[in-house]
Amino acid sequence: MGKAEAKDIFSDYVREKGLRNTRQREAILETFLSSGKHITVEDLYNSLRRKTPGIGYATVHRNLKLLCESGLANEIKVGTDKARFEIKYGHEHHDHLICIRCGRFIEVKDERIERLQDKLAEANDFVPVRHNKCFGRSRKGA
Amino acid sequence: MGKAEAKDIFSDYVREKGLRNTRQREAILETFLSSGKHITVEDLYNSLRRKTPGIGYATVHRNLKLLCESGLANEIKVGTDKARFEIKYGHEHHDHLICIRCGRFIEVKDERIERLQDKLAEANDFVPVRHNKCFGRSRKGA
DNA sequence: ACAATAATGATAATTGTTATCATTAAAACA
DNA sequence: TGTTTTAATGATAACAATTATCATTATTGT
Repeated sequence: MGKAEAKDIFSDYVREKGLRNTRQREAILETFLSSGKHITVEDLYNSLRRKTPGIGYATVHRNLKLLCESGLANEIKVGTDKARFEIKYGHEHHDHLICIRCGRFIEVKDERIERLQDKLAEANDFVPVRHNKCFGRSRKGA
Repeated sequence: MGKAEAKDIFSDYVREKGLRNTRQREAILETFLSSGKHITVEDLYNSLRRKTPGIGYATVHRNLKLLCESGLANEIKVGTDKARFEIKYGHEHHDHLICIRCGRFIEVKDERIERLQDKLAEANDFVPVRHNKCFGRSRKGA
């Protein structure tokens, strides 16, 4: 699953930016890679406290941002809800369908939509960077 | 431009919900209809204070929400930025392209994308409700 | 080992949104 | 028209998520 590669990439990224590799950073990436999809800062913070007592919320938050910056992670913002983070390394681009009632949160991908979106952006003098989720009501909803 | 119709619709909506038509509500809708696209609560609040001194921020906020509920307005959330509101009445559905650098904010529409998104949602047992903006870097950017 | 300085962790500040509540004022009715 | 009922208002407090601050700790290069 490429955990070691991900760690190397992050470690290199940190070093090349003139930053430092710390045990907290390592623990954060390790636990993040082992976690489920779409985790919040709080989720990760709680998981980490077991293995890395004394770790601070701000540190977890800061390093999730840094992971995004490095390209290994991805931040998902849904309305005013808490930010969620997902692993990007080794996962190809996808969108999300989110139920506004029960929270069901699934990954979807449609190449035709992707292509059309890119074209639409370019036709309007935009360089596409990212696009957001779709909301709906799930028929499977809780 | 249908300002009168919009006012009637809102007035009826308020009455039918057992709520009351107030001069603040009227002023809020009037000013909202005269405002530019994608206005924030703060923008509208500032515009209103000139014509309706003493009006409260909470009142503006509450009534923008109510306007959304009535179907006349639409809330646009971009990340953790302030919520923006746009007139829905007399405007057909569209998406937005938003520059993550300069904030350029334009409306776009592509029927093919719309159709494909609806199909994708339905194929995954979702009833589509709304979908979000696309982010990019504008080549026209400031 | 030492010096330089980035990272950490605790906490405060910030920001946008929403809730609270005493007061005001619509709407219905006598 | 005056009275009653109760929703709306406006000021402010509460809230929640994120980000900034800063003294202390720890990593990296010498």
